[in-house]
Amino acid sequence: MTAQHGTAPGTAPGTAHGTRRRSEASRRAILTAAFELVGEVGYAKLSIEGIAARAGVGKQTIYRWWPSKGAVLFDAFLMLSEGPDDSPALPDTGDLEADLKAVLRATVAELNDPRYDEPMRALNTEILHDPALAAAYAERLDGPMKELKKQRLRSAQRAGQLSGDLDLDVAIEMLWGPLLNRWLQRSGPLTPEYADTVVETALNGLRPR
Amino acid sequence: MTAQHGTAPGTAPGTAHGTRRRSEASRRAILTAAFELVGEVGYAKLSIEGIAARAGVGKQTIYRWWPSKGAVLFDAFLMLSEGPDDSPALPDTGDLEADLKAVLRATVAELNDPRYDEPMRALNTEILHDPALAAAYAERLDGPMKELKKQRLRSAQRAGQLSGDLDLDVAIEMLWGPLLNRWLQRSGPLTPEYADTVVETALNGLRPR
DNA sequence: AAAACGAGACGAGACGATCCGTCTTGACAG
DNA sequence: CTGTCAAGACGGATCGTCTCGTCTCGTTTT
Repeated sequence: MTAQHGTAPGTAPGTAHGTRRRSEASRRAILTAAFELVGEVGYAKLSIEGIAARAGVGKQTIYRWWPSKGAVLFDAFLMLSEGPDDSPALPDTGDLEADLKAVLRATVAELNDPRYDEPMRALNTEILHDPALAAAYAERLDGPMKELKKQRLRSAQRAGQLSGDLDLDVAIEMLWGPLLNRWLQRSGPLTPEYADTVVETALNGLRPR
Repeated sequence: MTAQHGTAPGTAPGTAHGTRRRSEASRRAILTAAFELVGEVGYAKLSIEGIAARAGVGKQTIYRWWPSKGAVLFDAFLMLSEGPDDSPALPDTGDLEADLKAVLRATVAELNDPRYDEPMRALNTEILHDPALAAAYAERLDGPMKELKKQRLRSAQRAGQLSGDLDLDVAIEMLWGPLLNRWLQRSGPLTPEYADTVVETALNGLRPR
């Protein structure tokens, strides 16, 4: 039931024999309000009180079910990502370089989308300071996406387009790491052309060929 | 002078004709207190009041000279990095791979040092949400280090160990991006071995050779 | 089957605590 | 004089806890 990300299950809310009903309406209202609010007022001014007011909910209803502001934010992302069927496998046309460029350009577009920029920055902030939340993120949000990337790379490996003894985790971080870093630290323009250059450079290596 | 990072210079504190003396002792006490406190209580509980109390300083003295908590933190780092002579150029033994491994391993060690972990996470948090601070960081802290890295890579390029048409900014981000990301998001163990693998993979490229 | 009971969750908001950023005071220094 | 300093009072915002009275239901009793 939701992330909770740090608490032991105990008597999981949903099993006991007595009575207990969790309001699904309130849950959705809270997560929606949290996501919208962080986009409007920014991370620094995001408050539990504000979320409760916007959601038309008592503060206790938030404190009862989530251990921290970060956990609420996390569940809000989880709700979004579970909406549509979003595991349609990465493109695999046989042309690895083109496929990677397409995917990285999509990542760039998403990072540049003002609708997601603030919320994602907020989530990253919480992850930055909460190892438990970081673990939940790695497992529930980043993990599935990473698996898709690995599949595409494995396919390329089978086709002989990638070195056979490649560590796929490292490969993924070499492709996406530069993008993420540029976005987080704003260390340079995050353009589709940059994505292309990263792909080309990563594939060919820094050494002359 | 300090960073100020967003304000126009105006009458820079130090030039006016009347009288004005800024207490250097207070300045150092504030920056030291900020750095120590964030390491002790963490970023979430770091407060201006706490910094002032620890530094034995009035709150107004902080508000007078710094526009935000992030700017204080930034100047604290600036003070540290300006202490010793820390631009001794990167090692250049002629063996690019070994030199890069040594430097990346040093980066890993620094990121893993609990003395710097919390403060650096705090600084990154502020950078994440403050473009002006991000620009100051890029210029004053990251910039000089990046220039050293570029020099080493240029030397390698001259020696024919790196592709001639390489974008050095991209090369640097491909080497350090994975490390930074792993540290920020805690997406995996940050070990010296990982640094080695990144160097090897980046140099050789993902494609088979 | 219908009525009564009881366990929780719910919205609302009062509460003391903390920290915000501003403002005032009186001492001190150029 | 003028501007900085340490100290701290001030009103406002938000924190997390706690207490209300209401509600929704599963269980039990009739």
